[in-house]
Amino acid sequence: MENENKCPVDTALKYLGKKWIFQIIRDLFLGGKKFTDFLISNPNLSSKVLSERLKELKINGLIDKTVSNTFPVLIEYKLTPKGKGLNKVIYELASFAMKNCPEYTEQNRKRFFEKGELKKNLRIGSIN
Amino acid sequence: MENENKCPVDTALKYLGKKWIFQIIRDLFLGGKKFTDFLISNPNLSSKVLSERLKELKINGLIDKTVSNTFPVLIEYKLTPKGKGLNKVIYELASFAMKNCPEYTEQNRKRFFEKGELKKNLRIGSIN
DNA sequence: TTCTAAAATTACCTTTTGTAAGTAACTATA
DNA sequence: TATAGTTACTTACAAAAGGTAATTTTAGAA
Repeated sequence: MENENKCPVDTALKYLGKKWIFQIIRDLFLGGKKFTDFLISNPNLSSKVLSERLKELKINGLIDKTVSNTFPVLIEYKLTPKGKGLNKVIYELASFAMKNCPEYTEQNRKRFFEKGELKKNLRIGSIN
Repeated sequence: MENENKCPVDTALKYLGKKWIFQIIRDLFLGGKKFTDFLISNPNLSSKVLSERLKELKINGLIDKTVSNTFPVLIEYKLTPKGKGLNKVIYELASFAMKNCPEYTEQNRKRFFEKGELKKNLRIGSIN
């Protein structure tokens, strides 16, 4: 129990602090994904790092991996219930950006915070 | 407007994605902090990286820096309103850890989610 | 057996982060 | 005036993490 007295923010970051983790989880909130899906939706993510992250996420119980015996073999990654527990973290990250980052306009903000907008967009909160 | 069509999670991580950023901001939610305060509360954070992060956070408008002409010179870092906009992100990170990470017990969870517990603790959600 | 397609790994290189020592600006004390 | 002390950084160097491109693995198909 060496971490019992640590701030839970530190504990969360122990599992989530590496590069690409949040983007991988964000992608998984839109449904099961295969290896190349992540590479397509994250142009600067390499297969080397993706492979490492998927392994870590599986070990930490945030994702599941299923292998089908089709051709070509389909390997699908999905969030576990524990992984789905990150929905609010992901939403608040998006929300922070929409409210505070110069990349977005008033119009963007309005659309984002309209009810249902979150689910209508393929990527969480994306602006088309 | 090259980022107008990007997912706001990516945009948020553009400003928040580097190591130690969340810990620095978490510390600042407890009030103004000076340089060494961060080093004390984060034992593995080096002055080199801290200096870099504080500079970036200032450039991005998340923190303010004030210099007093006392002895010894006191330099204080504070969250801007924009920086304070991260309160929910930080809370949800802590909440995720308390609910899902093996570091915490049922007793920890109960105390964390009791009303007011968040503010009573010096570090957000810390267990003593 | 050879081909195909997706997943994953490897060797090599670049960037980021860590370590330990040093500098700058200023005051207090001798 | 000299020296030691305090805080906030900065620097040179080493280690770790991440990026790139090519290669290998896997498993069914032809």
